[in-house]
Amino acid sequence: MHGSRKVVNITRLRQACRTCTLMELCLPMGLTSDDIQALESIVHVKGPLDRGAHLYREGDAFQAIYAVRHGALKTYSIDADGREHVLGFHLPGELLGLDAIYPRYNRCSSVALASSSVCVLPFSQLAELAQKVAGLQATILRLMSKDLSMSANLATDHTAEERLAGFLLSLAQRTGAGTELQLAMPRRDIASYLRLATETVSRLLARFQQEGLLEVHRKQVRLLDLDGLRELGGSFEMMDRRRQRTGFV
Amino acid sequence: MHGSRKVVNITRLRQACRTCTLMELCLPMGLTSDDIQALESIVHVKGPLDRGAHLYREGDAFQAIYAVRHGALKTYSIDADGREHVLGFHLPGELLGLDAIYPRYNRCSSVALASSSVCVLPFSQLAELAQKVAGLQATILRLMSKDLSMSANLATDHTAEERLAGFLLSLAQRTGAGTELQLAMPRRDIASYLRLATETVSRLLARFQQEGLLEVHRKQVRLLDLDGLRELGGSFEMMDRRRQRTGFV
DNA sequence: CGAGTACTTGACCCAGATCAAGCCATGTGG
DNA sequence: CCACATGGCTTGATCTGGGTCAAGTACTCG
Repeated sequence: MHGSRKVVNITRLRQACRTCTLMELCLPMGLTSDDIQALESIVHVKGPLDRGAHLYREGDAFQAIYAVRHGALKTYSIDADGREHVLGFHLPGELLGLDAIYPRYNRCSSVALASSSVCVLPFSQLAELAQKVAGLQATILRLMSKDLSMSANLATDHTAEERLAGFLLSLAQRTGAGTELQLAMPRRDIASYLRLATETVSRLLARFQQEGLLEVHRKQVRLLDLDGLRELGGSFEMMDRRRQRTGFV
Repeated sequence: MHGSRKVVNITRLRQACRTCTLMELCLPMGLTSDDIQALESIVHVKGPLDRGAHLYREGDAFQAIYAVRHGALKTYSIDADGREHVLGFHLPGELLGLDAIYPRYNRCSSVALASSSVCVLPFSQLAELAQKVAGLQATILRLMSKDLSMSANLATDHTAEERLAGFLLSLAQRTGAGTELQLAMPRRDIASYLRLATETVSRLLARFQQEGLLEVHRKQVRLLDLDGLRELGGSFEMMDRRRQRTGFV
């Protein structure tokens, strides 16, 4: 290792990088600028992906994990009866493809919900780099652990009301756009993700609105009563109130 | 690095280690014997834990992850209404505590379902060692990825029948005891894990027996018609037909 | 052998699914 | 610029898988 060992502040670096193609959004925090350069050398941008374009498909050999730069993607799988199950939504700053490490091929497909771009992180090179850079290894482990908690949380038993309220709060947190949400996904996908019928999502949104918890018009949602929603979605809400991006963004 | 670089075969090593206290069960595969010694130096055994004894509790500071040596444990959390949700069962050779890496404290509790012992893997030392030993880093990443897939799978939408059939198949696979299962957990825990009522589990087991799919008497289950069960539990069944232990065991 | 706990079985009920119209935004071709 | 098609969304009516409640039954462990 040579050169600067100064640890880079994430927001400052993002500002400084406004001009560079690769790292404008995809940068790990807590790394030295040397390390970041090394990371930059293995990463490349893919996109823009049009709405409906696939990033990868079920069965593809596992090559890379991805960090969303902008837009939104969903991951889904098709079961034996041909029905789609939405497994997750991926917003700017979030990783996807981690579940393919173990089986070495993708167990689900990933498609853009809106025009999107991603950072491609070739896994073998990433793992090699993480071997040298302790902060990078730590970041990857923490992000995988986070996904693990979120997934376990979703797997637990809650009412439709709790799941939807929790989902909206989680979205608000993850987009960081305050109480003004622009849903990237159709009702059908929200329903599938939450294990509900489309109609139930629709009805619950109508009811939440009637109860003054939020205002909804198509994909526009304004959360009016966060505490009220928390009371409903309480245990379903995500763990970190304070904002915490992946570090790859 | 000095000394032997020979990669150790897991079964041979387990045989060879019958006598040593620490590594009898907890050994990572694909490592050199040097690396294994390094790992051994940071690991220690905890147990036996009596049935009902806690390994850790919700809120405990995150210190270590654990590999089950023998017995069985469950992880669970208590929701806002005081109800227990079983998050997972952990059999010999499996890891637990991975979900605590991100928040740095345990988000769930872990309790022994039967007399059990575990390997304690202090996380900071483990991470440090994984920094030096590529095979160890790779193993950890793969195991976390595996948990991610399993959890995502459980989170999807299936009937009670599908979930129970899948669960039984998954248990049979994980215990590696063929078609003869000895359930370590009470019905109530199976039900909670699968998001069902205890009565539903009981009724379904009765029905499966009636249909000739299995024989059940209390905690003894003998799977009679694996293909029939697979047909029911199909997409819910775990990914790896062929046996694949953690590598820590 | 008695008390407690786990399990089973039956009767009933309800949250949310399914079925069935209609509605509303966007795009498309005339 | 307007019909009108298309697909997403809403709303109502009805149905049902699995939950809940209520007894029993059978292990298990002092």
